[in-house]
Amino acid sequence: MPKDRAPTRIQKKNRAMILDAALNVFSAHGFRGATVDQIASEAGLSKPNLLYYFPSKEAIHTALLSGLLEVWLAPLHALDENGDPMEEILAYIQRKLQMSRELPRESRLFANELVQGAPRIHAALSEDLKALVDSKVIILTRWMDQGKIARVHPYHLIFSIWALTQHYADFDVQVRAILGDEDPFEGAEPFVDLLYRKLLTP
Amino acid sequence: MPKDRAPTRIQKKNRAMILDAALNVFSAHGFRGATVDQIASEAGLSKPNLLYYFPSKEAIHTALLSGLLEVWLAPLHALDENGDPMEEILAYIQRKLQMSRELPRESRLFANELVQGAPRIHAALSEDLKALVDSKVIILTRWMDQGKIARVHPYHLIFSIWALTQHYADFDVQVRAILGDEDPFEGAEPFVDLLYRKLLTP
DNA sequence: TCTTGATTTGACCATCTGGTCAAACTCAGG
DNA sequence: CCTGAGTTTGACCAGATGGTCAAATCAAGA
Repeated sequence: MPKDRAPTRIQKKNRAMILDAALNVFSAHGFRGATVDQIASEAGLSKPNLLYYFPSKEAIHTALLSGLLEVWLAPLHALDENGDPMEEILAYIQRKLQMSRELPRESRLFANELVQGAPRIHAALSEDLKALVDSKVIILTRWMDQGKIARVHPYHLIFSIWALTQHYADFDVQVRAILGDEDPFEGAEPFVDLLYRKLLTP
Repeated sequence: MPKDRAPTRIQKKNRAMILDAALNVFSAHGFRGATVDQIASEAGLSKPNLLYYFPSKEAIHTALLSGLLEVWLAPLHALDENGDPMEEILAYIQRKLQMSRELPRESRLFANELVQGAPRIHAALSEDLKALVDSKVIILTRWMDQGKIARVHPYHLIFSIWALTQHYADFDVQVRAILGDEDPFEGAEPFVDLLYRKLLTP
């Protein structure tokens, strides 16, 4: 195991390669379905070498998830209480949709974890995520009180945004099986924009 | 392996117990994450005994999926071109939501399979499912042409219904981590009803 | 160049897992 | 109560998998 001094050039490079390879493998096969050998070979390392940088498969997975949670929640974090309500929400939705498009592996990593009961990130959900959502729900509720947007159940509003946008990353195969060659996001963007505009217009 | 005569009383009972146990285990852990021993013990059988009824783990999974696909698509199948457009669509949504509530294991079984690229049901998606969706899209499009419902991208309309309703089953842990004790479906039902009423009112 | 810590690896291990098999047990019909 | 088909199981196997370790190799500063 590398000492915990300042990481060397090689340590930085290899840790990064491992995490990227792990993201590929975990997002495609889930935690149980991923093998250390697979991650190692995708990272261009031997298995013992990989385990020189991370003590276990579990440790890689944990490092990945906790490193990406921040990225994952950033779009919601950026929802600004001082902006125009409708535009803020629509912009949030566009950011989420763009993440599904550009970071589908990250989306599926979380989807895999959640659909199996989130055994490894349950704490983060009911602490960090809940706190963030609660704080934004306060803002949404105020906007509704002020008549800036229509009154709807604010928690379900957020759930619906997650569901709609992440669907395109998580269930990509299904969407593509039905749409054929058409780019899913081409139609998705105007669709969700219209949907939330109609829902939230007072 | 049981002969393929008429199944005996014991065969019927054990096959059913195995499929129910397999649904529990596969939906909670995915194909790779499930073990034959786990399914066997949940079904109250020894592993060799279980493999007397199904030739392999794969066979159990296939039997489950193909047996449930029909159930899973039934709500969309029931969308009636002769009914009132708005009521038909809202009823379809309620049926889907009810399935998430009453058959969450089934939902997660498919979610697990899809999120990992649907390696075992890809054919069913691009054949049966696509054909069904295409046929219903024709009906939706006609309703839009007739001005009975607002014009939106019909495929994305269907995707959005799947996303919104299945979210409550597939990502149940996340929803509950945020809502606490509140029953998710209590708020979800009026929320989605309002959402699609606003979206589809011409 | 030499030294020392960082890095890499081949060989190995224990456990888990899907699956097999022959022997034993159960049970309904004659 | 026999008998033969249907059912169940303990013991076992081969391959996969997570992880270890001592020895070998490399790299950078003195």
